[in-house]
Amino acid sequence: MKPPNSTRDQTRERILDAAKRVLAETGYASFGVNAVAREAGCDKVLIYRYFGGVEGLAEAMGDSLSFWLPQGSPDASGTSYAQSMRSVLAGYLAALRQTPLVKRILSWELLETNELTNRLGAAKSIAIRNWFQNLKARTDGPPPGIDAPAINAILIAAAHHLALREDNDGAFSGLDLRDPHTWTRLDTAFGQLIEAAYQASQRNGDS
Amino acid sequence: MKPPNSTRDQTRERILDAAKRVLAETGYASFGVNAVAREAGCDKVLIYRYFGGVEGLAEAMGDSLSFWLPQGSPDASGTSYAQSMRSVLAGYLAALRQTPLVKRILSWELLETNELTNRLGAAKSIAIRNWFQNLKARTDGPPPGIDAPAINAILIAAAHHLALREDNDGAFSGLDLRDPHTWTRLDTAFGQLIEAAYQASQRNGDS
DNA sequence: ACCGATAGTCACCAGTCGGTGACTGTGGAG
DNA sequence: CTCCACAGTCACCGACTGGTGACTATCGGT
Repeated sequence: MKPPNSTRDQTRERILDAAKRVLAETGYASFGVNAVAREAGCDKVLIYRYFGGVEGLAEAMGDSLSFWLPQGSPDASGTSYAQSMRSVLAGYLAALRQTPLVKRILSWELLETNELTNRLGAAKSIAIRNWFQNLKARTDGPPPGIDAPAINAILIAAAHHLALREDNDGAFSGLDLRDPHTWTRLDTAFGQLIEAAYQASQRNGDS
Repeated sequence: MKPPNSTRDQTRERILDAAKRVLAETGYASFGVNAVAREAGCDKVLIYRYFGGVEGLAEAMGDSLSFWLPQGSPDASGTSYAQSMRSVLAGYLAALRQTPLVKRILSWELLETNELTNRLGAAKSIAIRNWFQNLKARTDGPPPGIDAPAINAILIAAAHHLALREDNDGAFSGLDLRDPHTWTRLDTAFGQLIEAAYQASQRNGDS
């Protein structure tokens, strides 16, 4: 009946879930063979046997993280690039804020560069790229004469940083990131920035 | 001749310098009593004696960090709020990029909240506040009808995140942050965002 | 029934961490 | 000279880390 590797796959999955749990809840600092094995309730030698160590575990986590962010892409067909970008960024920020595992990985790769962060960061990069490329394909593209990649990078960087700062003391640049009202303010501010930047280019035309 | 605490102050300063060096170069992960003592070339027990531990060391670092960022405030008197904010943010980003210690502290407090990050973060907050308040005092203030704190928080957050990402693999949102040309693109993009946002409010007036 | 492969556990290793007590050496005050 | 306060060193402790080898137990194939 059962394939001979049933229990193996079971404990593999248990270790994988425990790894995500440890990274999301406890943090990257205590992310290691001992902590994951403790959380999974098994011996750490199984991590070496099944994943070849902690970097293999990270690689397996990245493989199972294609469905990282909830796929709540709003329908952006027919709207302008600015409106599409606005809704996409708002959705991305909301999804990011409620996904602690992704936030942990974002912050982790922010200040350490090793085999683990490289593997996780690559998987996360693909997920983010998919998120934004889905929406870019539905519009006519950015208006000409403006450096859309640079502007979008700034906006995405801001979203990342604000989402990461929410988990800490919550105070940033005089704003209280733990107050829900602050996030509505930030949402409208993001929208104003996007529309102002992209509509201004339409009006001015640039040289 | 020499005051009796001359050697004491000397080694105190040596430990303090070593602490900054360890944090800036090696990173927060290896920031501890052993690493600092090793870098300073003295015994770690002196850190306990002179600073009362590593949190006292962090407090002393914060005290000596009032001059963190280079004070290169450009003259912004007479210009518009948008132009002033543009030059201030550009200067802030440039200063941040070439100050690895501040970047380390920024990233550190981004994902750990403990006594050390609280002390260092408080000192850093004051430095940043001074940086921006200097410039705000020289203009007529933001145009009405626009949420300047939210927009500025977004811009500052983006500057932080991009400066932090530069030290890692350098790839962010399709941009190569290790290419100097990318940063000129980002500078102009920042400027376009700022001027578009604040000039649009002047034109539209808002409700 | 036997035997080998495999899952899983236990004990141990070396290294590092933060932290503490005991020690040596030196220089100044009486 | 004596004595004490002080800078600085050394050795140790317990706890934790990543990593490995030896062990038991269970299950499938012959």
